[in-house]
Amino acid sequence: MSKYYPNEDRQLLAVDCVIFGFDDHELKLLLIKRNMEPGKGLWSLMGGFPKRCEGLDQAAERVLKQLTGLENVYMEQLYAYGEVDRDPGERVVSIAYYSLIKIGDYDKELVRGFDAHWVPVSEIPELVFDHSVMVDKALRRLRRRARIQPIGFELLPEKFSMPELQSLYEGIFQKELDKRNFRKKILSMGFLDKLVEKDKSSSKKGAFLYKFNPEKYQELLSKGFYFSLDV
Amino acid sequence: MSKYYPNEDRQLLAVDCVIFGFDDHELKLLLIKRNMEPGKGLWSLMGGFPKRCEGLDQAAERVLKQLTGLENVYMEQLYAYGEVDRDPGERVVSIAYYSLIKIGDYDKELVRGFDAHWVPVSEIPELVFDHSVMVDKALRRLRRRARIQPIGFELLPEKFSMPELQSLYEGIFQKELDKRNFRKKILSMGFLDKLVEKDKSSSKKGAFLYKFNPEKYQELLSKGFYFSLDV
DNA sequence: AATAATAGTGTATTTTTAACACTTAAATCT
DNA sequence: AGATTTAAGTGTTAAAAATACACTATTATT
Repeated sequence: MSKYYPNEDRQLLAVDCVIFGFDDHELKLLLIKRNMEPGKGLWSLMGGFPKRCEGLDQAAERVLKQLTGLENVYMEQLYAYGEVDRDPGERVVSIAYYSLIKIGDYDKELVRGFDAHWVPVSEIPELVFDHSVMVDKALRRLRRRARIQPIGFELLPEKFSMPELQSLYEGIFQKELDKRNFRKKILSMGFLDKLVEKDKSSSKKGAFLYKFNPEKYQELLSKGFYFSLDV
Repeated sequence: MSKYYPNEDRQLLAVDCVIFGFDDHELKLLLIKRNMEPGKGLWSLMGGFPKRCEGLDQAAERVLKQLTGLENVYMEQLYAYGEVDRDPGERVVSIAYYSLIKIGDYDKELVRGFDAHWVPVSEIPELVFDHSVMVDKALRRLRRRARIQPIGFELLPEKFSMPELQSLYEGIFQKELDKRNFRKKILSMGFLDKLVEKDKSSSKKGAFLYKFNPEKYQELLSKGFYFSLDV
């Protein structure tokens, strides 16, 4: 034991990941069937235990990579859950993270191995421990963030059409938006590059594709610009 | 050790409290001189170690009470800090909280005992470990929260005048506000009760006192009202 | 050539925000 | 008693932002 703090309790830590994706006009969550006791077989968030020599963020990234194969994706710490009895197995303090991934990028093999499934946020089953509370908080955080930061693009392919983008925000905010006002607002911000290509997968006419331009966004930020979508 | 999770590291947990007060037209922070190694004698947030049988919120409340004697005050979890080397004594994951107290309510004896001092946020000294990072995050969180929730009242006495309230928000947002627009906005929300008493401490004319009415606020919330101050 | 399906566009109205200066009340001073 | 000082209190106007709303354009399919 350490020469400082010799008399304090050492406790078990966990990280749990709320993983969001967007597909088929719906916001979805990647859930697994828990493969250990307590709670074996129940729906659960993907989680893990930070090592003594591992930062929390690092642990969360490791856990995300374990399930999806992905690195360097949007990830934010959500909240630390520390009720004494939240895990019936032992007192475990869990630090929850949420991440936004481009659905389609993840490693299908890995996901199958963990018996994981994409579930629309409108149909989330009962989850083990306090994971439902985490999901609820993650959803509310995502909605708040999406109003003030351009994080929607983390959930879309690099190239996306205006109708796709609008549909994403409608999924996040659970609200229909006016397409003229939406286009006007988002394009007036000036960080989207319009491409010459069209996406013809969902209409005969085809919709022009756009790309988020991070340099332009940074440039705007440095000039005092604030992203804001009012829904 | 437990029958579940037998092979995982148990680690040291801490809670640290960013304690805000408002006085003399300034937002202030209650800081202590750390009384143990490592970092003995340095400026620090008040902290403590959650027991195995104690929830995180509970631990934070205990720590706050230890220093201020106060209970049932506004307190919110801020963030979990988990860099491996953040505390040179040992790997410690610290969950930071921030609280808003009515300055003047705290227990002067206790505070003297801990060698604690109220420091204006504009003059915060260098702090031990990553406590400056915590303070910075707390300030930004407070500013964000104060725009969308009526938490300013937690920092004022029960009865306060309009100029006091405005001065508080100016202190939080670090920005001068127009008094006519401020009054109009805040009074139009409809959750303040105007009293017949006046506060004559800062002018000959005296300023009418107001009280925050939580019932009216709840009533408004249930009708779909959203608090919002644009600064 | 007609049809069907989604993409794309502009304007008028309402609401919200921002800017701005004088009057009022009461204690203090002469 | 009257003048002075100090902060409290009050409304209006102009600008900007948000909202509501309906038709045309493109192209694959029949």
